[in-house]
Amino acid sequence: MNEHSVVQREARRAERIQRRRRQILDAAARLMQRTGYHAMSVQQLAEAADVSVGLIYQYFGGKLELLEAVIVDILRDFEQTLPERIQAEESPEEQLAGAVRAYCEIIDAKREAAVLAYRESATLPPAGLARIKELELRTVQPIRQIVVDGLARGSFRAIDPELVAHTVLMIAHGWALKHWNVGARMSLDAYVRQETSLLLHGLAT
Amino acid sequence: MNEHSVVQREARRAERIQRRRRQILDAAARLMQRTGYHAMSVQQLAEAADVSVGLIYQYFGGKLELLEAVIVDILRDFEQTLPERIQAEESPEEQLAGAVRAYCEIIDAKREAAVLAYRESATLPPAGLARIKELELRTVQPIRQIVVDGLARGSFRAIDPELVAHTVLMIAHGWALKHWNVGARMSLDAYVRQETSLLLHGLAT
Amino acid sequence: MNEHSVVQREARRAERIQRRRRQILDAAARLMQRTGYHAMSVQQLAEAADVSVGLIYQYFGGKLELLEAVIVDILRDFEQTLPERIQAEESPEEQLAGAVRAYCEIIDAKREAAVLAYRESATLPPAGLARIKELELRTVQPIRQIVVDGLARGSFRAIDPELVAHTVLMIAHGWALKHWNVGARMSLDAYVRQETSLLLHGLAT
Amino acid sequence: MNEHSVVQREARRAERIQRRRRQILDAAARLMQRTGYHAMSVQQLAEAADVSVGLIYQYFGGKLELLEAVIVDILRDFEQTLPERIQAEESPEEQLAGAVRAYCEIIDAKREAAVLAYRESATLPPAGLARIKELELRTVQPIRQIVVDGLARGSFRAIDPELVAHTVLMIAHGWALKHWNVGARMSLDAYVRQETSLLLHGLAT
DNA sequence: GATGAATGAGGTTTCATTCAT
DNA sequence: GATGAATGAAACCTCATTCAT
Repeated sequence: MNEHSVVQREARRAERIQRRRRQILDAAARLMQRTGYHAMSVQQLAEAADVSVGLIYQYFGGKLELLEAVIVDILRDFEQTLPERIQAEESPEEQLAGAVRAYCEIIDAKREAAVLAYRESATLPPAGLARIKELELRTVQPIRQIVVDGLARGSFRAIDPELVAHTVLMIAHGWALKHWNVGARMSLDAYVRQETSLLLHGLAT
Repeated sequence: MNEHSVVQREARRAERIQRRRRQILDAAARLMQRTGYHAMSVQQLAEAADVSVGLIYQYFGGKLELLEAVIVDILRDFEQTLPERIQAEESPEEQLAGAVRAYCEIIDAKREAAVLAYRESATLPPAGLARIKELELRTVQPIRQIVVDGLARGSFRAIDPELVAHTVLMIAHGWALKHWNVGARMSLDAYVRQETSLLLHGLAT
Repeated sequence: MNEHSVVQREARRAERIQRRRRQILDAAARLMQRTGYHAMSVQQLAEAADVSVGLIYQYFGGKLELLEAVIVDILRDFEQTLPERIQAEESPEEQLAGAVRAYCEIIDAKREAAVLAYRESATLPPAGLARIKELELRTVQPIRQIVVDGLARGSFRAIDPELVAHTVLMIAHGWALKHWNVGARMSLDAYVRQETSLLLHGLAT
Repeated sequence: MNEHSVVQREARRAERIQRRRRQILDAAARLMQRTGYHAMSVQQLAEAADVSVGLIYQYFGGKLELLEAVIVDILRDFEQTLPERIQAEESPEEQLAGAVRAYCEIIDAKREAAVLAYRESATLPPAGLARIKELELRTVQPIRQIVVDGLARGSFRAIDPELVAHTVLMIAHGWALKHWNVGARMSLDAYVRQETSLLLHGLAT
């Protein structure tokens, strides 16, 4: 038995599994964003993903597990993209302003996905919901850290960093959740500038 | 035929219809808040409301119409309760602080209902969704007005009143949407005080 | 409110439920006997019973529950018919001979049903299986009693009545289980006469 | 081309085929006895037999053919083991007693298998069922022969040998079919002794 | 010779809605 | 005005079988 080829075959297998999961996951996200979790039938998904119904059940335990995978996929993307856009060398104010902009832009790029996470999280079983919450907490950690650092350097007046992190979260999510209203009244840039101004003035010593 | 009694009979009929609708609506709101729209079956609702399945269809056109009625009922309550708690004689700052507190307290009292409106609005057909949006816009009008007045009186620095109204809305809704996090870290009073402080500093000239 | 009519309505309701259950049960027994439990689809059953699929689920919890009901129905019939045919005034030998004949004739009349109970009992969940076993034990009690009485009166030589009851059971069931063989070689009457002769000689003092 | 090696290769091939069939058959028998034919999936079987799903279809035509092979395997074992334990030099009574004991012990050693044959035979297509029946007839031939010989030697009173063979069969099968009852009340030895006593007294001149 | 990914028909079950009473 | 038995379309999911590798 050739050990090299076994390793190689395993690698190919893992890669094929990833490709299939991605294929299904992307179609599922698309459908769910358009019509919601309940309105998407597995039959429909199979057609949209161009696979058979049975195959979906080989890669995911069931429809609910699929929902969880979709939401986790979305939130993981947010969690990974946000830190990349925070620059260490800047002042706390600049960092916070940058984080608000980054978060809003990230959300704006996947508005429907962000809204989906809101709509359907409650559909998940407790274990899945817990994972989602954990993921969201991790996502806003960098923002919380900026505030903690800013407080230490005396850049901000005394305030609970947790609350600021929550507020920034709601600024970003608010853009997605109320896009039908604010999105119709102003550009993303205007939104970010004004919310940032409000927040930084609010935090100023 | 006695005209008086006809009127009287009509009144009684209208009242009975109202009572029945209320009976069904309350049970529906309770069930939907607990399990979501899709997980609630009409059979279940009939049992919870202590009426027959058929009767539900005499008072509501179908399950979707029932969902709309529930959400409208919730939002109408918000819309009507908020203005009652804004005092005309106060300063704009005091008015805004009061409005934030009032809105948060109102939402807190019906947290599950507020979350339901988020979860299930997208399930509605476009016409229903439009009514919901219109209702929410009306709800935040008083807040927008406070800002407009405050700007006129020079109490606040130049800022889009619409954006402030949106921000206050997200402060209140954020308490419900992220209650699993902020609700676990602080009291409603602490939340309101800190968010108000942040907002008023942010608006201060 | 008329109490009389309420009672009457309840009675009619109970009667209608019984009729429906019977209608479904009979069709299910027919199909299962022909093709077995697994080969019978609920769709098929609905057609055979001339009801909708949904209605089956209003009267029975599921397909398995239906299987249990069918088997219980069969065994209950055996349990109730057998005692009717045992005459108290006869001698123990005559009673036993009569019981063997009666049991074989009862089984012969519902051979397919008896075989079904064998085939599909193991498909039942433990609780259902336990009920089936209990029912069968009750069925052979009269036979065991005949032996106990015969022993007391010195009609039979010393032998475990339980074993005799089991043996009689296997004589009767054997007619159904191996009907493809014994049924092809002899009449029911010949079978009963010979098995009875063998048994009574075996028990003789 | 070397003829010797061709023969040798053929032999090795046949042996490998036998080994594979056995490997699959044993796993199938185990699974079917535990859960029944329908509850066993081919995927499950592949895992239990430690082969791929595809291989099963190279050695057996399908799931039904596999069932037939399992049952035939069981019955063939009975058919072959029983004659080995009948001693020619004994008296007909001793031979019959020995045969009852042998049959019961053989069945007892593979009780689950014996029950499986009952449960699932009807699942087979007519051709398979016929083979099963033929096999069972062959199995009880030795017993029938003992009775024929005993009748010729005047050891037994006039009785249909076919019926006696059937009765012995039911004694042995009865131990497996009703093991939940008789197995709980007495040992195999006690069962055999009593049934034998009953039978021999019944046959005595 | 052996694998296991892929298929899709067919299974059981639920539930919004209707309508005769 | 009120009931709830009845319907049946449509959902999710399983699994025997195939076939490219």
